[in-house]
Parts: sequence; C-alpha cells; structure tokens
Amino acid sequence: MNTASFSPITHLINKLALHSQVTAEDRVALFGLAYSSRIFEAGSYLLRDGDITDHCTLLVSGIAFRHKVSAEGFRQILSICVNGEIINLQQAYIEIADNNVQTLTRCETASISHVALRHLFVERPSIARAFYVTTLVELSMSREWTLNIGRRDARARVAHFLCEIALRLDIDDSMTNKTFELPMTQEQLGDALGLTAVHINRTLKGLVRDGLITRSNYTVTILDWERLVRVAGFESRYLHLNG
Amino acid sequence: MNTASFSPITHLINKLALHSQVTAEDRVALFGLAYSSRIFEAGSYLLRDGDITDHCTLLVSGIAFRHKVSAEGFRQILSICVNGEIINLQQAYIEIADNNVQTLTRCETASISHVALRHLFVERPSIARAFYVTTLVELSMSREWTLNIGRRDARARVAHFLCEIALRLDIDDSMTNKTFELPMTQEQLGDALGLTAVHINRTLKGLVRDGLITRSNYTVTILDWERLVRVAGFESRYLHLNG
DNA sequence: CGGAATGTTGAACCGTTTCAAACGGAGTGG
DNA sequence: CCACTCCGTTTGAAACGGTTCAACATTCCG
Repeated sequence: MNTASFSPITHLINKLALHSQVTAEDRVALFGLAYSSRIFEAGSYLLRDGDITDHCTLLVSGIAFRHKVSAEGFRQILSICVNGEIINLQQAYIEIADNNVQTLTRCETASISHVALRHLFVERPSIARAFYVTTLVELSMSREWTLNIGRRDARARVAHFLCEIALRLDIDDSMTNKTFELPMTQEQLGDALGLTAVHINRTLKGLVRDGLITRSNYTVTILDWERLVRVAGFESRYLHLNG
Repeated sequence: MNTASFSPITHLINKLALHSQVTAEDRVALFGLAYSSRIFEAGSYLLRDGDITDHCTLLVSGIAFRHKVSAEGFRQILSICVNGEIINLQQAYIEIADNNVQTLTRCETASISHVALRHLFVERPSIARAFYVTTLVELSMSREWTLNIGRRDARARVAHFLCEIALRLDIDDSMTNKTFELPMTQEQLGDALGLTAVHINRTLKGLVRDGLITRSNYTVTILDWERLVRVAGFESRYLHLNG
C-alpha cells in the first residue's frame, strides 16, 4: 500500500483529465486511494470471464487486450487497453466479469478496492463523472470497432486498426512516419479484426507493397498517414481524444 | 412539461431498477425531472451523427436502432433500443453525437435537459450509479455484438440476434414458442449483422426450413428455443438481465 | 389502381478461409 | 556451437461462405 505523491494513479488521473475537468481536490482524493501493485508477464490474464473480485485493476504500464470467446471456441478481441485505464470498472458494480483481459507486454497493475472506488464516486461526483465519461468513450470505441468488423473489407479494416492504435498510443504529432510497437501476432490481429492470421499476413503485405507502412518484428511504421487514413476511411472523432 | 405521478419516466425507472437499487426518494427525484414529449413516425431520426443538443432523449415507447455509417457509405447497425432507455446519455457529457438513432416503429420520446440530468447525478449519487450501470450493460452488449459479427457464421449470427431480441423484448417466460414483432427489413437485418439482405433472406429461410422459427410479415415465432440457443451459441449472461 | 419498397430465387463471382508445406528466428540442451 | 524444437510468418492452391447482379414476386401505401 502506498499513497506517495508520484504514483501509478498519476496515469489514471491524466486519463480522466483528458475528457473531464479534474480539480486539484479531486487529484488529492484520487491520490488517497490505496492500492497494491503487481507485475504480470506478457500473455497473462488480468481478468477472466467469470471472475468475481473485490477490487478493480488499473493498468499502470504495458499493453493488454480485451476479448471474449464464443461458445464454439472462437476468440474475438474487442479492444486494446493502454496505461491509465481501469480494465474492469464494470466489476465495481456488476459482480461477475463477462470478458477477458490478457497482457500483450509485461504489465504493471494497481489494484483498487471496489468499496474505495464506489465510496469515492459518492463523495466526489466530479470524479464519478470523469469515470463515467471514460466509459462513454469506451462505448464509442466499441461501436466503431463493430463498424470496422461489420462493414469494411480486410484492407480497410487493418488500415483502420493501425490508425486507431497509432493515435491511441499517442506516438507524436508528426502526421507522417509514425512508428510504434505493435506486440501482436498475426493470429491476434486476426482475432481482433474478424479475419484469419493468413489473411492478415496477405493484407499487411499488401499495405507494405503499396508503400503505406513498413514493419519489422513487432514495430510498425506508417509511411503515409494521409493515404492510410483514406484507405481506412478513418475519422478519429469517435476516439474523443480532446474531450 | 409535466411531472404527473404516472409518466414516461416510469419506464426509465423500471429500467434503472433492473440493475441497481433505486430508492423511493430516487423515484421522487426522477419524477421531478421536467420533460417534453414528442411522437416520431417510423423511420425518423431520434439522433444524428454530429448533432449538438442541450437535452437527452428518453425512448418512452416503440423500438429504434442505433447505427453508424462508414466513410465509404456502408451502414452498421449497432444495437436495438427499447423503451425506458435514454438513447443519447453520452451527450450529457460529450457534446457531439457520434452515431445515429432511427425509429423502427412509431415512437414516443421525452426530452430531458442535460443540465437537469447532470444536476440530478450530483445531487443523488445512487441515481448516477444506476445510470452508470445501465451504461456498463450497454457496453457489455456492444461487445457481444462485436463478437457475434466477428466470429460467428451467418446462421449462428442470425440465431444469436433473434435470441437477444427475444430476451430483450421480454416476451414471456415460456421457453418455447416465443412470438414477437421484429419490424426490421432484411436490409436492416443485414446491416445489423454485417451481411447482405440477400443472405439474410437465405439464412432466415434456412432457420424456417429447419423448424427453428417461423415468420410472417414482421413477426417472428421461435419454435424451438433450446435448439436456437444451441445454433447461436447464445449465453445470456452478457445481457445482465437480473442485475 | 399503380408505383415503390421489400422479399425471393438463381447463377456467377470473389474475398476470405482452409489446408498444407516451407521458412525463419529465438530459446534450449547436449 | 550445432541440432532441435517451438512458435510465428509466409506462400500457394483449392474450397467455401457470402456477395453481386438480375429478374421476378409480393406487399405496402398513397
């Protein structure tokens, strides 16, 4: 337990402040949250479908993905989780988790008790509001994800995914030559986009061939942002990046 | 404006009470909300991508659907809205709407000002919580929708959709011979499920041929609930129907 | 009644999957 | 340091699910 003035909570506050005003008093209240940290290796579960817990998990560093698996055993990746996000806020109010979150990289987490969070929300409506807004943004992103899978072909779908990730990982402002780590196998990309790993491979190669991106290992470079955006039909408004 | 003791707000309260405790005092506070009613014919927009408004819209009666359209002009239906739902709660905190809601049947709505809602949330944390939970459930449903489109074939997809609608329209408890109105064209079903109208047609006929459902006009009867559930790989937990 | 929207059906087509085989890189143990 | 294995990537060929297009039937609605 720890309430030091520079703490994992910082990331959370930054995230919240992205969409809502968070006052100095709010910050103090948030810093007051008790938590306990943990490290997870790449590939481990942060949340399992069916879990019942008494704490929420804040992703302090690293990248994870949320997924569900159908009764027939097919996996659908639903979103990418980055730092500053509480990955199972739902559980503060709904006991049983109904999806999985698994790490892509080594991750650091902080656990915050449901009771503490719920208490905070009652005490400080402005914080409750800030969390509410982040959830609304998640909902918005979830909807765009659905649109992407339901109504775009493989090429646009992959391009759209890359655009979203590039913006969310918040590389830098330069609109060209964005480079970022994308520690996902083609199998995982397939499960994210409703495609097979094989077809992801072919589609990625197509994007490379056409000079839109390059890749090596797990890093992607976007060579021509404007054109990739056009291929994807990408419009960033749904991310609500500036409130 | 109107604050009569039996009012459109009743539906909203029932909805909220489904997932959270709503006290007698909460009910009074909710009843105190001022609103103005309106009727919309089938096919009209309740919300448009890009809209900026100062009020939220409560769906009092009727059925609507939420959708987005991709830059290339393809429509993806994202969810079905039933009565008791505020279809654009998001706008209480995020100015610009980023999706559309359109009526399927004649609908009655009530408008509630953003200011009034936000004020209520601050005054009564338990109500804020109840709304939060309904949003979390929406998020859960959105995720299952994504899974459905991404990882099930046409037959399972249509079956899953029918299962969800049957439960959400809350027909009756009899597990067989559920009958309900589904006022959607095959074109709309296609847009909901990431398929073409033509293929919806063939898939529906397949389900009829196999004795799982019957249809006439816009009413569907589920003949064999258990089997339909199996075809769909349907597990209702994600709907959080009982809190 | 007439015209538009929706549903139905068949045939050809195509984007994606499936299957299978080969390749490469990272890690391990001898 | 090599041989071996494991995992992910790459590639090709064949198969398939779903789309597209087109024509016709039906229902809805003014």
